[in-house]
Amino acid sequence: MLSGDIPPNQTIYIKNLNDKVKKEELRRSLYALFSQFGRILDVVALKTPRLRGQAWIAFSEITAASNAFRQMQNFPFYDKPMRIQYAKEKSDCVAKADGTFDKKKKQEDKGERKRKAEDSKTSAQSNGASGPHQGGRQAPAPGPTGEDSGAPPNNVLFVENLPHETTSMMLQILFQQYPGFREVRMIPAKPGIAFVEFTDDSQSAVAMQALQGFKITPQFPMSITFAKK
DNA sequence: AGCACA
Repeated sequence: MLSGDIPPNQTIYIKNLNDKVKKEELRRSLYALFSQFGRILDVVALKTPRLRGQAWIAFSEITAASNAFRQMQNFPFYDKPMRIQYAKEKSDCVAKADGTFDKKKKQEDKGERKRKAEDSKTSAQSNGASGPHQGGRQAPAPGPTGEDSGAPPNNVLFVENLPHETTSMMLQILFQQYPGFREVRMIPAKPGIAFVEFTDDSQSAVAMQALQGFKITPQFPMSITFAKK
């Protein structure tokens, strides 16, 4: 492979990330974008001088990691193409799952690192106990007819039940994966909702279908309908 | 460019 000789790993390493994005937003956006490939065990992103602009995403399956590796290579993310490789080491979260986690060894490694000031900002996330879980697309319960409620097709989608910290960039990253994407509009005075415009109604319908119930955070499955005219 | 998880 052209990947630089790093063997496949269930964790991918991403570099060339836009380091102006705040850590929490970055983690959420990565989570949102990558959970389409499989279950994500953890997203690690630090803002220390050595580690800014990089992130690790640990999947529960290697196949998920390799699909993500191939499909998202050079994906434009906050205006910069992502550079994806496999991680060199096994993530702690998978070692813990393995039972191969060796705390001692970690301590030694730490000791050898330069005693430099590490960032003391919020390193934990506001989600659950240990990293994001169960996000991504959940099978939307289809209605009895398999159709969505009420509103007639429209090239504009109405998205609700979003976590308040959702940004239009996060939604753009999600929706621009689908053909015909035009723009996201949010209203600052009305957090939790957004309008997403596509070129035509069939394209908006595809995106709606694909992202219905998508969770940017575990507590908030997004609900998508056609916007009223 | 840069491979961590405290």
